[in-house]
Amino acid sequence: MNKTSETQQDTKERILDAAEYLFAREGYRGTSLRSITSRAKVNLAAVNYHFGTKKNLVEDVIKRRILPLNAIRNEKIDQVISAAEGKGKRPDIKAVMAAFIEPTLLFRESGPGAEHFFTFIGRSFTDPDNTVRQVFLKYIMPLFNKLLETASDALPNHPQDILFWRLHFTLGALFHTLHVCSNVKNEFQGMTDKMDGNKIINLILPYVTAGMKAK
Amino acid sequence: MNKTSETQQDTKERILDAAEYLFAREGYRGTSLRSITSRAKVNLAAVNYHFGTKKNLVEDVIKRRILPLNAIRNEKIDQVISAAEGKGKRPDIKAVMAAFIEPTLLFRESGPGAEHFFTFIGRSFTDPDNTVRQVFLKYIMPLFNKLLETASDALPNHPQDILFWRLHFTLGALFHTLHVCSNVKNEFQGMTDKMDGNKIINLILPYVTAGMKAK
DNA sequence: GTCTATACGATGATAGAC
DNA sequence: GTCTATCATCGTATAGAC
Repeated sequence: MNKTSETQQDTKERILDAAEYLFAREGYRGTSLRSITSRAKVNLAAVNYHFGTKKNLVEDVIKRRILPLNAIRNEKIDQVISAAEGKGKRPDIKAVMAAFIEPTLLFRESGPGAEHFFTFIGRSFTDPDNTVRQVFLKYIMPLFNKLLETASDALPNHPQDILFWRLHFTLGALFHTLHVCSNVKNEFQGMTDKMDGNKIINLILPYVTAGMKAK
Repeated sequence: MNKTSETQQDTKERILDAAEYLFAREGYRGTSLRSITSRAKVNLAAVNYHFGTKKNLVEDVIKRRILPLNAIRNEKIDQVISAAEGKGKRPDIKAVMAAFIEPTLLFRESGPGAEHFFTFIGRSFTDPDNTVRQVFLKYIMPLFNKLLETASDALPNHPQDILFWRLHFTLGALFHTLHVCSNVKNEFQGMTDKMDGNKIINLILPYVTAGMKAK
């Protein structure tokens, strides 16, 4: 790899890192391209060169994390389905939920910047700007539908439209947690400073599993 | 009431209505005072006269709805506690959850503009601007603590720090729902156009009750 | 191909004249 | 209270240096 492409890679990554951090901290609209390039120590026009528009930039910020994460979550769900088929039984609903929630919460600690990504993603559903929500939905919808199908298979006596909503409640609880762990801890007494992924998994998994199964 | 005070009252209410609508639609930071006064058809300086600052304005927007709502929710919780005491039993956890959730979801349909308020509130926890979250926390914290105490009384075998988190998951599910019902319905297949309060109550209550009770 | 310097049109904040 | 002139900053675009 020559000097030029190293520099290029570095520039593009630095822009993505800075954008991710600032989108998490200030929101999509609240972040100017100038603040991004200033933080990344690159020229303003580099954004236009590498990404074209702000919308393309935020899509690449989201894609960079969510594509590998979705690959893991998909694989886990497939494992749960296969394991059940192997035993000739229905998938276990707790395992189905875990296949979605565990990779999400562990990915959060997978490297520098990943935490910022989840602060950002935890707000995506409620972002005042349609851009963020639409990009995020584009990448989460196939997974949501697969999850709904598998949950429906695990709980055959529950109507799918009820499971649809319960899966939404689960998303809400998870996203709220993702966001709140990073940002509201000082404002709530009783919220400890360091909530590691496994601790949160052990807290949320019984809750959402019981919720999905409720009569 | 003379003409002057009527007009004044009208001006103040119109500003609150416009601010509520725009905060819901565009977010706190994304809403300029100009867009508020323009929508309310009042002069820009009227905001300064009636509210002083943008922060005071948003606090009044929140107070106008949340004070009567909290009064109802508090009353309902007290009723659940009294009813249990009268029978010499512990409060029923489903009734405790209902005391919080039912007034919230029904209030959403209580009048014009209330829906906008909940779109706004559904984003309050994740708003990039601390102002909104802090004002909201100021009015929700006492209720949250009372709810935690009552839930802890209803489920004496569950450690309170676990119930603390489960209550957070419940908040997350509820806020997500409040927001999503108004805004994401067209982007999710399977989400019907009109979700009335009672329908959502019947969907969410079994879910969160089972989640709170989970072993 | 990569990156920089600079400019454009639009929008909103600010403050002073009336 | 209202209007307006001025200024800052936004996303985007382009010409040219290396």
